[in-house]
Parts: sequence; C-alpha cells; structure tokens
Amino acid sequence: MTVDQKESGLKANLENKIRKADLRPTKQRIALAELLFADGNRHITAEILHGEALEAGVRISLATIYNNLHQFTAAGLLREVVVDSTKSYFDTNMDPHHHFFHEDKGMLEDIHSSKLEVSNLPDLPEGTNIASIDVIVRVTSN
Amino acid sequence: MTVDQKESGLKANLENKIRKADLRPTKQRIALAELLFADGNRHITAEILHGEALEAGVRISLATIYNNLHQFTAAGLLREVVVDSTKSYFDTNMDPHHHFFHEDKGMLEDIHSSKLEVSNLPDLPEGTNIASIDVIVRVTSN
DNA sequence: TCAATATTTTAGAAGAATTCTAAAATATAA
DNA sequence: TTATATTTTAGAATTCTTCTAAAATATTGA
Ligand SMILES: [Mn+2]
Ligand SMILES: [Mn+2]
Ligand SMILES: [Zn+2]
Ligand SMILES: [Zn+2]
Repeated sequence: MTVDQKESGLKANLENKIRKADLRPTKQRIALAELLFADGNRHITAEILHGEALEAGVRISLATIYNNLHQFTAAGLLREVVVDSTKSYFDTNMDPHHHFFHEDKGMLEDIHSSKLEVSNLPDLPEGTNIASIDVIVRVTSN
Repeated sequence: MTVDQKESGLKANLENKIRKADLRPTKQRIALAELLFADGNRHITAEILHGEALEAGVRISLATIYNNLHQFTAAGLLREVVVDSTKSYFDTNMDPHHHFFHEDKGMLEDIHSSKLEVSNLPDLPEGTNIASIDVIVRVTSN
C-alpha cells in the first residue's frame, strides 16, 4: 500500500464521519476533521485550530471554524469543556472522562474516568436530571 | 435595640470586613457588601448585581461592580465559579464545596463538600500542585 | 480642622471572543 | 447539466469585560 493510498483511506474515513453527521464533506470540513481527529485526542480552542488550518495551507475563515466546531459538537463528534471564562475549549475525546486544567498554560489533560470516582452525590434538585458531571482538577506549576 | 441600631451594627460589620480587606468603605462598596453578604450565600453575575444595586437606589457604574468583584475575590471574600463560557459567576460561599448548575436557568446551587466525595485521583502531572478541584453537576429540568 | 495624598469611581472607549448577515461559492440531486 | 440546498466568507454586530484618565471621595497627620 502506497502512502497515497493510506492518505486517501484516511481522508475517506473522515469524509464518512462527516457524512454520518449529515454534513457535506467540504474542503474546509475535511481539513478540520484531519486536524481534529487524525492523530489522537485533542483539546483545542477556535483560535488555535484556525491557526493550525492556516499553517496547513487551508484557506478558512474564523466564522467557518466556529460554525464547524458547533456543528461537530451538535453531531456528537466533539464536546465543549468549560474551564476558562474567557475562551471555549473543544474536546475530541467523547468517552466519559474528567480533566486536569493547567492554569498557567491554559492546557487541558484527560483524566480517564476509571482513574477518578465521584461518590455520595446528594439527591438531585426536585424535577431535574443530570446532564453531565464535570470534574476539573486545576493545577499550577511549582 | 432600635431598628436603626441593628442597621448600623450590620453596616459596621460590613465596613469592618471591607477594612480588613485593605479597602476603603465607600458608599458603593458598603452597598455591594450588603447585597452580597448580608443575607446568606449568593451566586451572582456582574450584571445581576448591578441591577440589584440600581434597584436599591445606589448609583454605581458597571466598571465599579467589576472592580469590586475582583478586589473582593483577591481579598478572599468571594470566589469565581466557571460554569458558563459566556459569563462569570461569583460565589460568596468560601467553604470548600461543589455545585449543581441548572443549565436552563443559568443558576448555581451549592453541594456541601461533605455531601460529595472525589476519590481515586491519579498522580498529578509532573511538577504541578492542585490549585482547586471543581465538581459541577449540570442538571436540566424534566 | 484642613490641606496634602492616596484611593476610588466613573463615563465612555477599547478589547476580546463569538455570533450574525447576506451574498458568493460549492455540493448534491434530479 | 441544471436546479436546489448547503456552506463559506468578509465584515459588521453583539456581549462581556477591561482600560483610561479625569473627577470625586476617603484618609492622614499637621
Ligand atoms: Mn458556543
Ligand atoms: Mn475575571
Ligand atoms: Zn478531554
Ligand atoms: Zn457555591
């Protein structure tokens, strides 16, 4: 198998992922999917992703970055992690898990769910359901 | 004891609290301290606090609200809780505790620390210290 | 008490992140 | 291919928050 075939196989997979989300595999979406999903889990902001896309030579506007981050999130390919009141982070890891947040670097790191337990949760407020439980362990360098 | 004496006793306490934070007890600060601390714990945004101050007849600018929320936070009288990427919440409860976040109402509710346990925390990333651990139980109405 | 000094408040401008608008470009379906 | 639906985009708009620098207020200590 040539490098080209491997490449096209990867792209085909990403196109599939995009199609399954009921979205058209445009040049921009494929490029973003490649940056987001091709190589392991990522935690990323819109600005950073935009920078990476431009670096990779993909002409794409910031509005399109936001559009697609939200569409991917709605489709269950991404989730948003709220850790900082000044910017939004998107996470490609959809398994149940928690996070270390490196406050000085503004960086997220996964804590696998099996590695951390939340217990003794009190009764929920009357008439409510759990949407999610987020544990953020905020760390600083020493 | 007259109502006036009770009032001035309360205000004197708040002035003390402000003075201990190395801040001058201005009309605005005393009014904010009254709204924040006089009647039990609160979770509040800058806009809401501003609205309440104006309602209470205190002329105060939004810049002053932000200045004072940050000064009170720096002084350890408040803490910021990050739950929503679009606005900041400030919490008057300085005891260790966690939160329910009512996603539809944008409302925070305390979970007393004793009511919830986080266990099996993995080793911290090399060279880091825990700054805090935040557990947010996101709930929606059903 | 009364300046002198330090701090605070404020209006409005500025900044940063995100969303909106509506027109041009692209993708899909017939 | 042509018609239709979706997507991208530039730039304007919006929202929350911070900054600026001038006026107001609080404190100090003679
Ligand atoms: Mn969003
Ligand atoms: Mn802040
Ligand atoms: Zn993650
Ligand atoms: Zn609280």
